[in-house]
Amino acid sequence: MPAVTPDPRQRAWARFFVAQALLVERIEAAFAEAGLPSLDWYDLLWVLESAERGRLRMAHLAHTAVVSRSNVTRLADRLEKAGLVARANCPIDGRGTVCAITDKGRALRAKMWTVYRRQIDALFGQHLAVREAEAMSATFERIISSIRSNSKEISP
Amino acid sequence: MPAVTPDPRQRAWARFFVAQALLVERIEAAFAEAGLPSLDWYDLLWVLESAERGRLRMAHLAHTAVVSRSNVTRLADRLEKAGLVARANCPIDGRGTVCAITDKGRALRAKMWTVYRRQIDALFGQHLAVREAEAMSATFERIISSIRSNSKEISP
DNA sequence: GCCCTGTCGTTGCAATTGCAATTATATTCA
DNA sequence: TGAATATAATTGCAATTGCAACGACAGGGC
Repeated sequence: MPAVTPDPRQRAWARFFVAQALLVERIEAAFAEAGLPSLDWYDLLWVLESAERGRLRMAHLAHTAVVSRSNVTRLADRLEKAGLVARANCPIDGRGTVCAITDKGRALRAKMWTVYRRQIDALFGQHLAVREAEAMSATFERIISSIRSNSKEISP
Repeated sequence: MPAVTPDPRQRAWARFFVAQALLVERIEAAFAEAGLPSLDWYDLLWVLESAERGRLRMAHLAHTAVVSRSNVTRLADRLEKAGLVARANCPIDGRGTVCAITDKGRALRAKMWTVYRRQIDALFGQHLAVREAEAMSATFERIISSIRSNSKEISP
């Protein structure tokens, strides 16, 4: 991304970044066209549904879904108003709130997945060999755990 | 991202998606910590600087930077107020506006790049072999052109 | 017990974004 | 030519977001 980038890794980042923006744009358009909510909602519902008993503390939800604390509060407000999740006080920590997906939330997520899956396959999966997909999963997994384990900053 | 995803391509998408969110979060934090503007600004400046004569029509800028029309207008407003770009009427189309990067804009982009590059290398490049980076560039390039060719082109 | 510090989730407010007009100009074609 | 239509960029408005504060509670040290 500088004047000229001969570095293959920096080129990879640049492509990665643009591809992500285009893919998300398309996926959001597909959801909207189907009269479904946004990817944000899907992600929260999916994180909850994957969690044990379909429930998670707010901070854990925010962390897993890679959303800010205040944002997850507002997102949960909207999901709750739509009957897709329910909040309850945490029994073991008076400060805490537990957010749980409802049956309605599970149903909506499943419905969204049919649309989402089609987009992923057509726009992304289509262009990957299985071996390549496996390599990518491993690489991104390394990146994710590297970032997550380094709660601290990298050298300035 | 469904109940269980044995499909390696869907897994790759899921990792891709989370990795992107974490990486952007970290990069934004690094810019903020250095007292620099956001990634949005960098991207617009970079797209302009890469363009011939450092200038582009608004619609072309929006398309290349993967930003909505109205958003690129507001972004350009802020960049212009900061003296980083300048707008002028398009000589060959009375409806058009040409947006050009200024010297100050080039200087800021270069400064941001030093921070950006360090983050890309440490958080992303670090985890990729050169061959893998090259494969990724090619794959994402296919995805990008596939998506772009499916929608209307931009007139020069 | 009581203070002190740290964390949890939320909220106020300002900034940003998306969507649907709006204005101005270009293009098409009868 | 001129009416009809299409496109470029912007704007109004409502919705969403980030940041800094806030109140409520937990946990450690005394």
